[in-house]
Amino acid sequence: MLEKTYDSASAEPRIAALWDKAEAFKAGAGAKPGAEAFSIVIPPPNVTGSLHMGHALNNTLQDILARFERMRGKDVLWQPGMDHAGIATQMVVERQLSQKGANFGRRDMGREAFVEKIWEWKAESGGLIFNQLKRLGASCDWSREKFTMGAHGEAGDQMVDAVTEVFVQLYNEGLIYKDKRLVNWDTKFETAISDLEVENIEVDGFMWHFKYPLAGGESYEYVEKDADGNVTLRETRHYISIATTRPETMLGDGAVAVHPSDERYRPIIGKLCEIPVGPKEHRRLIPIITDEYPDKDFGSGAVKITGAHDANDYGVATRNGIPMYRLMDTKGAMRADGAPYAEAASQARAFVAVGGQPDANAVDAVNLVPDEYRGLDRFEARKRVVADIDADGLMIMVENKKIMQPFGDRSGTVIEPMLTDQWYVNAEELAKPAIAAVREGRTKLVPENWDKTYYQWMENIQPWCISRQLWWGHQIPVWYGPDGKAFCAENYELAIEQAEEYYSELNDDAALGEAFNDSTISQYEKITVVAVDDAYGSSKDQSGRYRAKPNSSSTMTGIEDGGYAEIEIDLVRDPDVLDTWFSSALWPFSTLGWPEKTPELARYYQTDVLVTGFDIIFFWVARMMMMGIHFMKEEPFHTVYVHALVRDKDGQKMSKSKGNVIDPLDLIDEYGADALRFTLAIMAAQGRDVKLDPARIAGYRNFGTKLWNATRFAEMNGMKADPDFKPENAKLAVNRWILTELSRATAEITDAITAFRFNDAAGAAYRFVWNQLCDWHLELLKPVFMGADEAAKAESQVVLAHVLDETFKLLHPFMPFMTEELWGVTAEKRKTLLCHAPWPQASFSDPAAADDVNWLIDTVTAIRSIRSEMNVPPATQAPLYVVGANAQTKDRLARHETAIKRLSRVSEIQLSDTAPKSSAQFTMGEATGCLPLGSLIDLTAENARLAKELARIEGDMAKVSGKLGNERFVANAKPEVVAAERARLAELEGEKVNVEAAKARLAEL
RNA sequence: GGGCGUAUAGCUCAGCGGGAGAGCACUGCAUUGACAUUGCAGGGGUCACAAGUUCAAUCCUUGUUACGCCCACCA
Repeated sequence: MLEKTYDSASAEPRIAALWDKAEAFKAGAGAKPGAEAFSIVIPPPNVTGSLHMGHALNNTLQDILARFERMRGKDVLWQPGMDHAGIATQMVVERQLSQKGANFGRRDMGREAFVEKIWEWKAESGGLIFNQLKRLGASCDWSREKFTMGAHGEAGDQMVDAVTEVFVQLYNEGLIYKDKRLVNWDTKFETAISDLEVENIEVDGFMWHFKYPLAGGESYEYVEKDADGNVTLRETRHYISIATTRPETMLGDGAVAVHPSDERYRPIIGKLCEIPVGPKEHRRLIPIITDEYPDKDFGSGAVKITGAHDANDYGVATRNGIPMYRLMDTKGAMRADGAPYAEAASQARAFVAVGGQPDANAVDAVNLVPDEYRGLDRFEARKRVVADIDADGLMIMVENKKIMQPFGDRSGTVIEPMLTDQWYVNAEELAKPAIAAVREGRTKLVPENWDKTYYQWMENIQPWCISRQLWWGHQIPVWYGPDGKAFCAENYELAIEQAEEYYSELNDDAALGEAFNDSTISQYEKITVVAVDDAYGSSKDQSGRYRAKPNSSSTMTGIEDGGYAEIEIDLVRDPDVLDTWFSSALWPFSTLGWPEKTPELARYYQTDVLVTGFDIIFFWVARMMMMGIHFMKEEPFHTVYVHALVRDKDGQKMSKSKGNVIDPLDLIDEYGADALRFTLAIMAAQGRDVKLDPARIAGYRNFGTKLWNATRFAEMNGMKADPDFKPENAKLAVNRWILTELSRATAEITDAITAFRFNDAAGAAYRFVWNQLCDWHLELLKPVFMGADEAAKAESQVVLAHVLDETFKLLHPFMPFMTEELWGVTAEKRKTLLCHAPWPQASFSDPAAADDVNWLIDTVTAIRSIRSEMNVPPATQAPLYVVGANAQTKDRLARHETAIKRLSRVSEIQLSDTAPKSSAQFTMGEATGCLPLGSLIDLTAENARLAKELARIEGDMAKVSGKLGNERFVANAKPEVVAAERARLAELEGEKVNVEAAKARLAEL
């Protein structure tokens, strides 16, 4: 016998162990021979992560699909795994190390030791989330767990091979390349990040207006006109007015630009002006140029151009050959290295004098930062610059201004646009087939309104910056020769081969000389300074020079012609690692064994559905589409189901800072995993965020208890599973009715899950169990079980067992633990676990039985309603008189007599020609039911009740007959609609007659 | 600036071209037998506003208002 309530805390671990032992979720477990494959890859949680509400929703939905398809007999693979999450993980481990003391920074440790520490940490505490997912009931094939960084220490690890293979192939195809561009630089983590990792947030800022004096004290006539061409200002100026929100970048200005049609500045175009910062004797002069970029109507119409620190300026500088000066170091402090200030100034003069191109190599080598600003943090420098200019009297004004400021999504620091060398993927090229795949329906987004978002982003996609100056990640498989020449290969040996081939073919003496110089040692050191500087995390050796550790060396022979009998080539590996999302992009095929041609790859790729939140559509979904199509020649998934965010009950995004985070594990502890899952499923309506109120979870926990107790009731009444049971063989109307309802619910749930309408599926299950099975079927069976009809009793015991079994199955995807538990305890010897039981078929329907029982339900409800409104004490029994019953009603009354008596507390049922005195009356189809309540009846109340009823009927009739009286309605509406309205009118008329008769009878009393 | 979305009961939300729904909350009644994590009954809505399409609009179209999100962005 079942306990009175279900104890999730003790049952869940037991059930989980059962599944574990049976290896119930291994790919293909429980599948029929020759079954169709069904595969899902999990969005790999961060190795640092712990289960949050988003994971709970995401994995609940995946698990519903996995369990559903498994029960439908498919060969299901739900592929689990974790993401190494470059920045996030490195950050966590660094933070932990820093708590140990000052000497535990990653730099103190060195790269190798630090990375080893991360692996150690991963082994100890990483992957916590897997246990949490198991607590949620996730039916992944845990034996296939993958990690985007592969297994530590294994040479030739396949997950690493996949990344290398992809990089090398894309490199050879020209789709990966190195470029010097403006990148988003995170000054906290000292790495480049991609556009997607930047959040633009509006903040309060200032816009300063400064005077840039014309060189040599020159002046011009400044004329400002209004829209009609009337002069509104005319004065002689010695300066040009420049507005900026970032004064500290003035030090790196390369020019001032105005729009070519801007007449105000025509006299001074091509002249020089002075940047009003730095030692007076050394102020740098920059040219005034024209470009389409400046907006005449914004500010003064003149823009300072700082190509190395602003994305728009970068474009202007590139177009016009303006030099770009990188002002800051990797931490965002003003550079403290480089050439003296005067040298930069003269270089700038030279540039202008010859009207020539900037010397690209000189760009980084020159330091334009005057002594007083060196080493200052950029924001400190800003204050100083402003103060200095103000002190010189060159500040015109300062305005308060809302500015959009870029922040790193992980670091929270202000992102600095920085001119650096990075690796890029040509995303534009890869996006083309990925766009076509969705446009041509090979991959469907659900709900489909995400299509537009996808297209919009994909069609405007920018080069994807994939290199990161971190230590935790896949190191880029590129090695540099002594002259900086890049060799991209699967490993060092292959890179060396490439290098040998390259250098041996380079038999031009001069070229070779340039590559190696006379002394390979000195050249090597020189090159490593360029390739590996402090920013990239190499360690300084004791002599203070920068050194990189060569992986190994190779001796090359055979180029004696060049005069070098033997040259030693040391290749230095690119120290950067790849963006985390690079390896995640390969997830649908790397987890299946690619680049090997494994059977799993053949069987489970293309995956069926990806379940994910909209927040990673760009980060992840789009990239998987690109990589999957490029390398597998087939889209990675048939369907992408995009779910919403989980918010708190007030619609706020959950965040630690707001303190409104709900921990799913707490909810599982309190209510059980099933309750949480069911709540998430029933609230997961497409296209709307899930606002989670713990009160709802309690409600759905109660739902589980309801089912539990329904089973308990069945147990008490001798439920009996009959393997040969067929719904068609049931005789009792109540049984045929519940079997019909079961079938209807089965169809509804099946259709809804298939269409990813999880809320509809859960809702249908809820209504079936609570409102049909418990509220009515069990209540209607009570008289049967208490009665003397042994055949009816026996049938009901079998039907009940069957209905419950099917219900367990229908609910299993949503509430796997409790249903598995109930399945296990309700029969002596189950051949299979519930999770491998066949999904119910919706094959039975008996409309006549449905009508019959629905009539009974209506009758009971009507009587209860009257009793309640008349305040009849529950203990009081009253007889029921039925007036004007036809043959069918008489039959029904006879068959359901016991049920009616019991459920509506009626003492006896009598057919009658007239209504007895002092009775409340209600409609029973063509007949009228009368409850002679004698002194209990409140004539006034009953009269009012009937009047209200009549008003409702008449109101409805007016509406319906209005419609039917409208010729155009009859002519234009669909025939079945017209017919339905006619039938409804007839029904209402019948009711009206009954109610009027009842009123009349009441009046006679 | 571009795109997406939302507005239905006190709250959280389904629904959607032909009779306004659920859960929670609220009110009344019920406590020996599946279940108080319960049962029965009930109150509560100009379906944001306006115009249009239609025989018919909560639903479709357009506009307005309010709120939310994503992308881009003027120094």
